[in-house]
Amino acid sequence: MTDQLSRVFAALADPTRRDMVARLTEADHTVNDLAAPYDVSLQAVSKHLKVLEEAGLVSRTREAQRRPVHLEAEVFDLMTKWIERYRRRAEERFAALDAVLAQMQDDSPNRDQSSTPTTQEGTAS
Amino acid sequence: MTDQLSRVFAALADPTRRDMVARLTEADHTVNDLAAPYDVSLQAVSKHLKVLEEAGLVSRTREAQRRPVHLEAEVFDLMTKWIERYRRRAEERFAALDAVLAQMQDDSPNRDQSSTPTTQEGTAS
DNA sequence: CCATTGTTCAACCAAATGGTTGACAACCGC
DNA sequence: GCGGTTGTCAACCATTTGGTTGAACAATGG
Repeated sequence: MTDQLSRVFAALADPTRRDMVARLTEADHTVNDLAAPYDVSLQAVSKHLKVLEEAGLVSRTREAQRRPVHLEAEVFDLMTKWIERYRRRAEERFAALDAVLAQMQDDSPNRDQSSTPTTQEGTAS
Repeated sequence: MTDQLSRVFAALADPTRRDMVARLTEADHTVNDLAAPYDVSLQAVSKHLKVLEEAGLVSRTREAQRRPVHLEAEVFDLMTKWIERYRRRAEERFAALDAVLAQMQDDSPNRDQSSTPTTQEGTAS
């Protein structure tokens, strides 16, 4: 799980972290600030932030003793690109399937649903 | 990690599983078929499929001895909705920040970047 | 300069994850 | 029915994850 896309997905797989990200879309927050709503130790929140930071989802600067956490929203694009790419391919395929089904109604009642397992590639991540 | 959104994100946090999903956008595949490109046991692939299935990303039917795996692309929407929702909020906020900065140039050189930590909601997952 | 505030580091623990091997269930073809 | 295919289940193992507590570190404000 070493590439960034994996880290981003993994980071958002946790509800607490997702909630933190959600709150950070409204405003930057300090760690204490962020930790307040959750029933876990401050240290646990600190760990969550580390995960988010390593995924590139947040950055931290320094401001007096505080360590304001800032959302880096561009990383969302990484996911969106991946998702949209494959969603589109899936949709195209369904469209093609619909076309085939439509043609099967026109043609003679042929029956061969061997699902054409010819595809063999591996482009992802 | 009990809600579906968490399960979907977690499922896609693994590059092998992401690759499987990618290939399934082109066509349905049997388990053996899916396992072929990877250097892991068939059982490991079976486990990955279980994860994808529990996330609602794939479904399996039965066809003789084979167990064709089919992508359920609608689940992508779950993620897209979440991502777009918060991306939009983040963008609005940056727009607002830009406006503030623009006004600060017009006004007297006021300095108060207290990051307004008033937000306190918890809408996520 | 030192007490306070804010945050992280270290060590530890239980549970989950991703992998293995071995057994076996279901089904087709013969 | 027997043997080959196809896939899952079970038990096991190492690593990671998410949490804990206690101590340490970093800057600020008196």
